Amino acid sequence: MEKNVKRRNTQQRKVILEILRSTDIHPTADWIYEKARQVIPNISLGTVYRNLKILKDEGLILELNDGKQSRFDGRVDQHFHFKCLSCNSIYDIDNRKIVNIEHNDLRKEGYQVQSFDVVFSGICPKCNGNQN
Amino acid sequence: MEKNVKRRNTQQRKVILEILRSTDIHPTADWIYEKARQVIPNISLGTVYRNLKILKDEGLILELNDGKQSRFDGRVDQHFHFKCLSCNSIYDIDNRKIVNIEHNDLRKEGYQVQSFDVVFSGICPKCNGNQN
DNA sequence: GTATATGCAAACAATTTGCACGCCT
DNA sequence: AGGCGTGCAAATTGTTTGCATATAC
Repeated sequence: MEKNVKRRNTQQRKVILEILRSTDIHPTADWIYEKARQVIPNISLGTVYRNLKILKDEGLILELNDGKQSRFDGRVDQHFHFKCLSCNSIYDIDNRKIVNIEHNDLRKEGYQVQSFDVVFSGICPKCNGNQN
Repeated sequence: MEKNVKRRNTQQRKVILEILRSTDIHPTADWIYEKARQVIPNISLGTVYRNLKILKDEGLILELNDGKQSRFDGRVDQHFHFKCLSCNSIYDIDNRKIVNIEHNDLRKEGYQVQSFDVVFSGICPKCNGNQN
């Protein structure tokens, strides 16, 4: 993928970004593809992948790793994630008070920290209630 | 993969675990395969994958997501990771003081936290020094 | 007009799986 | 002896890519 190219604001890219910003389920490329087809019936999966990569490069979305699949996040402000080991849902965790990270020590050791993510694993409220 | 089966302690499984415990580079399945072949020349890649899954299920190793590939970690005590965006190395981050996570609030909201990982991204000391 | 983006299908790479045989316990 | 584990190769899955055409600017 070329850098420093003049990007066009295509229908496809706009729709994909809208879809991502309208959900908090951290969908896969395939889920986004199905949603996008409801708006642009002949959009291709390849186009979805290409645009997700571009949007990520532009810092408009995040890519999360979930086993072998990627999942995408339309929120790019600082927040964390909770992964349910039972239903595999990913939840956003907003409460900043939960996490306090002081990475001055890392900088002193020569690490240049650009970002960080905290991923909690366990059982989500829904599955917990269902005794799953 | 069957649960509750009586596991055998095979040469292959022992060697794979030894390899993982002897390095801190968080290798891929393929790297482990090449190392294992030096000990068991006719070991197969499928066997490496199968054993990595078993070892993970038994809680003896961790699986880390690195884009589309998995990488494995022979350390299972609490520690964090730093991913270099330049050379793609993953480093262990030990200093507990850097991270302070208080997830009582999550428990109150119904989340049952079993574990968590913190992944820092940025430039590692080596790449930093090399101006990469 | 021109270069970027698209749809399509084929290619790719990482991982998984079916099967017959091998080897722990 | 019995069943879990293995090697091998084929299958599967998620993602990427080449190419001719379409479209944003």
